[in-house]
Amino acid sequence: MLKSHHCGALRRDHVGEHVSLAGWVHRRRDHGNLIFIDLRDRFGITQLVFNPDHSADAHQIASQLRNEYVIRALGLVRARPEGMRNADMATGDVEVVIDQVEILNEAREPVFHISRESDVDEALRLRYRYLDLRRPRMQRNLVLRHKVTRFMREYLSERDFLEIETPILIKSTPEGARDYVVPSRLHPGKFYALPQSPQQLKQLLMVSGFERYFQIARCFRDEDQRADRQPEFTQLDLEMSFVEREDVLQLLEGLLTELVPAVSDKRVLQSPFPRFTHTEALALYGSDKPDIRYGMLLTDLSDLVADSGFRVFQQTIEAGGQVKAIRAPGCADYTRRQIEELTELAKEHGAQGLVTIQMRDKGPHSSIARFLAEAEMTAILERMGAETGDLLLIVADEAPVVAQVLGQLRLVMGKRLELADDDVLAFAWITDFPLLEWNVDEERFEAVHHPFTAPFDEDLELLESDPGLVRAKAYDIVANGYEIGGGSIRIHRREVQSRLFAAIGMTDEETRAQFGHLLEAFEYGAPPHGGIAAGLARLVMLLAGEPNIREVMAFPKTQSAVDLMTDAPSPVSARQLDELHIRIQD
RNA sequence: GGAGGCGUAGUGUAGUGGUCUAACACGUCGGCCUGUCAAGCCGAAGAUCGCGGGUUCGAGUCCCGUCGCUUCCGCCA
Repeated sequence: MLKSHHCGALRRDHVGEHVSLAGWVHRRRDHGNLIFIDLRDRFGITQLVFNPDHSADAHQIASQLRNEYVIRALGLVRARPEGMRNADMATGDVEVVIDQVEILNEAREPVFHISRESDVDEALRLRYRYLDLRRPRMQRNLVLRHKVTRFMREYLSERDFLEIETPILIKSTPEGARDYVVPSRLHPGKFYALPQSPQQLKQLLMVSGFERYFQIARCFRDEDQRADRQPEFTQLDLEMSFVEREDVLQLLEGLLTELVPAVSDKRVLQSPFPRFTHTEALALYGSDKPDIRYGMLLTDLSDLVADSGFRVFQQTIEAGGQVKAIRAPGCADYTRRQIEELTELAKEHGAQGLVTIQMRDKGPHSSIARFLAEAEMTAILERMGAETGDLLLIVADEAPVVAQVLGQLRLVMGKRLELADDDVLAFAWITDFPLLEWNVDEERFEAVHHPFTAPFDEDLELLESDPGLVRAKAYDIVANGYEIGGGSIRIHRREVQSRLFAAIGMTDEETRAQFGHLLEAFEYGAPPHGGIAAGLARLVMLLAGEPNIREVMAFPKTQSAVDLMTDAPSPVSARQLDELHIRIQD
């Protein structure tokens, strides 16, 4: 080893020891004669002192040191003089007087500050990611990520789970996201796909009798990016045999409840986690991934305004729609312009308009006040619990539009009013999703979750008669408004699986070609099984308090799925294309 | 595919039609400096204002296009 200690190690106890340290020059303070170097490695920073009276040679070399040079230094640990200790540094009680120093490697001037937590253009950070990763933020986040995966591995291993790797080159399937495909050299015109998740493989492992499987699994989906979505991402993927929904929920709930305090300063809002059916979540929060750190729930006013003098309300309800509202405390003084902005937002999300009631000192103020009977207004205010200073936002439309619009307005107002506690992780389960939904474009039903999800036993008969009403044994785990994971109890009987494929309009021939291996496996004694997959980076992002997933990934891609550091994707040679039997069309 | 935001020395910003011959901080380079820790003081270098076109007597500033990054919608079984 080139170092006897790391740069975060030395304390008062080490005074008098001769040590060797190695790392990067974090900062230098050159007084001409006396030179101080803050030496950094992964573990911390230690102050080196170069005094020409102590070692003229070392001092001479030190005067040539620049930021980010890699050096090794040997010297004596000394207590810092009284009054010169640095309480902000872990090693601030001591310093190392250097008698010998060696430059292991010089460094060009970094393109941005390593030693300052200043914001830097993200494209530049990604272009020079190896430098960005030296900075405290990324070091901290990747250490956290390691702690999370380590905790998961230990927690699951202790509970008889086996970590089993599944292939990255697999068969493309038609359902779901767009596949990343890989051409085959040995089989002209044929392609592998990268897994969107190891879904079928882990189910086959259950057929194999492993009973409890998990994997920190890399997944790939060729869809457009978001702050919480990358083209390749990591899931904690797990599957269990001979279980019911409750077993899976309790396992993951236990894992997360213990994980959070073990790796972070965050607090779990509530455990056991609250549960909402899909219908309840949409009704209360206007979202299937609600942020339950604060209230501002959607309140139904439909019954109060069914005969309203405001014809829009009346007509909406006659047509089977809803009138619902949220209450934003302290926003009664919004200007016409601010109200206009909210209205625009509502329209962007599909609303025809937005009705507001401003609870001013003189009384409620609303553009539709003159259409409402006094009793009607009173009833609305009472149900909303409206107080002076509040702003009520009311939307009238079909139920899905109301949920979408008020759900978004709730998020916007919650953010403005800073209602969410940043130190809290508010997990919740969303259950009882519909199994199938009608795809208007393709004029067929398709799986909401995936086609291996088991229907409710009591809904089985509806699979042929009224597929849209079948409920699924599926569940999502959400936290702070993000979908952290999802899973289900699977279909394990061939007959049910065939009926499901029929319900989503797949012919026997298609079924055999795409999923024959799975259906066949089910004929050899498949146990009842189910599982869940959780997005690792989304979870770490929340634990780290970061605004996007890239901050917890070592080498993320841009929104356009480009790696700015390596410049992938890039062209390949004509020879490579030839071998792969591929011709590029312009 | 669509909508919004951003793009000015190495980095972060200021500059909203006229001494902008582009400013400030940090960084860099040089000088001075034996107790600093965002060291200090003095000095210097460093910018075709993302790129292309247009309007104008005059464009970093206004308009159009384009590229890059980003947020959102669509998409994400």
